[in-house]
Amino acid sequence: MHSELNCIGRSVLFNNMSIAEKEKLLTTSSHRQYYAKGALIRQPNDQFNGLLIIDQGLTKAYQVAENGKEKILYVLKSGDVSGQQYLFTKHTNLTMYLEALEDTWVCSIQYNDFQDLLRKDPAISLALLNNFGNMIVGFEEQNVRRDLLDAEDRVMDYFKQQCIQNETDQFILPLKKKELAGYLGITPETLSRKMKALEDKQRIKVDGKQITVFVE
DNA sequence: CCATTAATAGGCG
DNA sequence: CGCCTATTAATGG
Repeated sequence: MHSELNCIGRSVLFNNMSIAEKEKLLTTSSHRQYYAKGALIRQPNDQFNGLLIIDQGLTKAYQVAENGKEKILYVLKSGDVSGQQYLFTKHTNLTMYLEALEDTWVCSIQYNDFQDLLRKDPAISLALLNNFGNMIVGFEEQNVRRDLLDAEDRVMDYFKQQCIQNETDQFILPLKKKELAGYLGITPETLSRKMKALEDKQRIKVDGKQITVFVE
């Protein structure tokens, strides 16, 4: 099922590399670390500062404020990469957590190795740039959603986005509704009501955590 | 089972 | 719409 080449090949960062190049990566990366659902994959001051690839599973990235509240930054799925931020900053004490939403396997690459790779391989640098670009676009979309749309449109927009990502008209909510509400910048109560409203309008169908979106 | 947490419902500013 | 509170549902040990 899992080959080590597969593991890093799954990521958009590396899927254009030659076999030989991937094999070079393999010598310096750790493979298929297992994390049970609910386990913390990364936490502040854990000394893991490498690049991380979700091989299989689902992960939430969040930060914790002084008042103890969690803010979801994004959800990482199979093939997604995390930790590039640290390429550009020495602030290793960003209070970010990565937590497995389901049983998850991750691969990682130490930074020194990755930086070596960047110097040697322009294609990787380009892929990294694109990856950053996509992340920025994602954050922008999220900001627009939060600042310009009302609550109901925010919810609907998020659902549509999920469908586009999954390339189907239905998906499973990766987060608790409480968490999703925080992510969208609304209260859980409002989310609950808006989802019901959207269901009444026949724009979505809700079955537990499974959401079906009806396209116009 | 029970206890805790999550989700929904209703009221109010 | 958010905040507060009450009730119900879901979760996990």
